Amino acid sequence: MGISERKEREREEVKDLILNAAREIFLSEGYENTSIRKIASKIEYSPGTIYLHYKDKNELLLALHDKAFECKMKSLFIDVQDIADPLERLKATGRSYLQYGIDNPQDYELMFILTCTMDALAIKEEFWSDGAMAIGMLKENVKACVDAGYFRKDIDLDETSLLLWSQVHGITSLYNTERLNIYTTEDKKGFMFRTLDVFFSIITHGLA
Amino acid sequence: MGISERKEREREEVKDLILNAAREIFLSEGYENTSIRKIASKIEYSPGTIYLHYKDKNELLLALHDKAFECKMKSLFIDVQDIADPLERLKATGRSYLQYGIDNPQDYELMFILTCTMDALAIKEEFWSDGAMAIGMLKENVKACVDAGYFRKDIDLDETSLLLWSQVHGITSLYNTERLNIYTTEDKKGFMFRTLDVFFSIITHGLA
DNA sequence: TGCAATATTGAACACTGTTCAATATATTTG
DNA sequence: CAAATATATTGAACAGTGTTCAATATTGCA
Repeated sequence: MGISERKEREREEVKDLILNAAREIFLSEGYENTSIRKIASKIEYSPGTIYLHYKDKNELLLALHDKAFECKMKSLFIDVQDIADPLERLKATGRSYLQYGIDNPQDYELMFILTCTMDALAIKEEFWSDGAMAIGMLKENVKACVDAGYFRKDIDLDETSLLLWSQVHGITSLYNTERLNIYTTEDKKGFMFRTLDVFFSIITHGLA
Repeated sequence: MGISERKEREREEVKDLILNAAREIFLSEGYENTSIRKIASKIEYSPGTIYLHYKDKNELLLALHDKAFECKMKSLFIDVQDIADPLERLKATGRSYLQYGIDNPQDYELMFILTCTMDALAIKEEFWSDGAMAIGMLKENVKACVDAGYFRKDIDLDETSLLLWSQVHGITSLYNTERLNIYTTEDKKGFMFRTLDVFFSIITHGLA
């Protein structure tokens, strides 16, 4: 039964074709300007065809979200695993997160800001496993900092991970949504990284 | 010339009528579902009428943003001015900000997440004065903490204000965009406020 | 070749923001 | 008061949106 296998492969190819076209438009034109009709015309298919592979637009955006996470996970948590010192590894992860967020604002929006992705997950009754995995790795890193004596033994892993995550997310999202323009600093990016360093300096003093 | 004054007043009344209808729909149905036609039909006017008072939808949303800020400024920064101790005042402001953000997610989105408001400001070549004022007050509070000996004298006011702002903004926005669902904690709100308290405890140790 | 299964289409539906000539109302002038 | 002017308001039209579904085209198998 090689035919049904080929059919399945062809289906998957079209699905990928849609996803890649969607990603191109999404990255160059942003969330608001990514329409089903634009995607369809880019790959020379009818708009209806997209609905044969994705239930609705949110599910397609969730697929883009997954792809973004796939890339990010690799470049973010995997690459810094080489750093032996847990505190330095934690700092490197934070800086990497911020850098990724400001370099890829559209992807970042999909991963951590837009709710359409969470809506798509809720309808499928699925868990936000990508986010959970990222936070899981962060918590492991915090735990390693505790074990190495950098942080107190009685800190709460959940609270501490949220503290770290929300700090870098806060800086990243305020920058991406143009809220930092009220600061007169010429070099906004340098300003953000310096602020992040202030944060790192206070957690070593405060949590030690 | 009482007639032109009355005309001006009537114009302002219609403009307010539009704004209030827009606010009602915006608060109950959210950003995505607030359409010009819905607003128009609610006040029994034609869609075209709205464009006689607001250049486009972004300008109308900016007006909603302004209204939200007006209310927030009062309830947030003014109310806590009674607290004499600058550090306690700072903590109260942070908790108040978080509470406001989770109680008024739509308004919060308009004020600190959506870019349509910043776009509207950019076109009018205006500054984000509401944001600048809020941060100005935050910086004054930080300065008072320095003067009172809570924080070191050599800290940077810009960096420290961003540190504080992005921390509370990070927690607020992650909650509002449903990203905190990966934490198994039953009481999410308590979890956020506890995390904020961890932050306050580390800044007093670290910045002192 | 004929029949069944699958794939694809594109028109249709109910929306969206925005514009603008036509119309209605109100004010001023002769 | 009537005519002319100025202002206010309309609603159809335009180009777009997500989504559905009967009709059509393509493919696989007997």
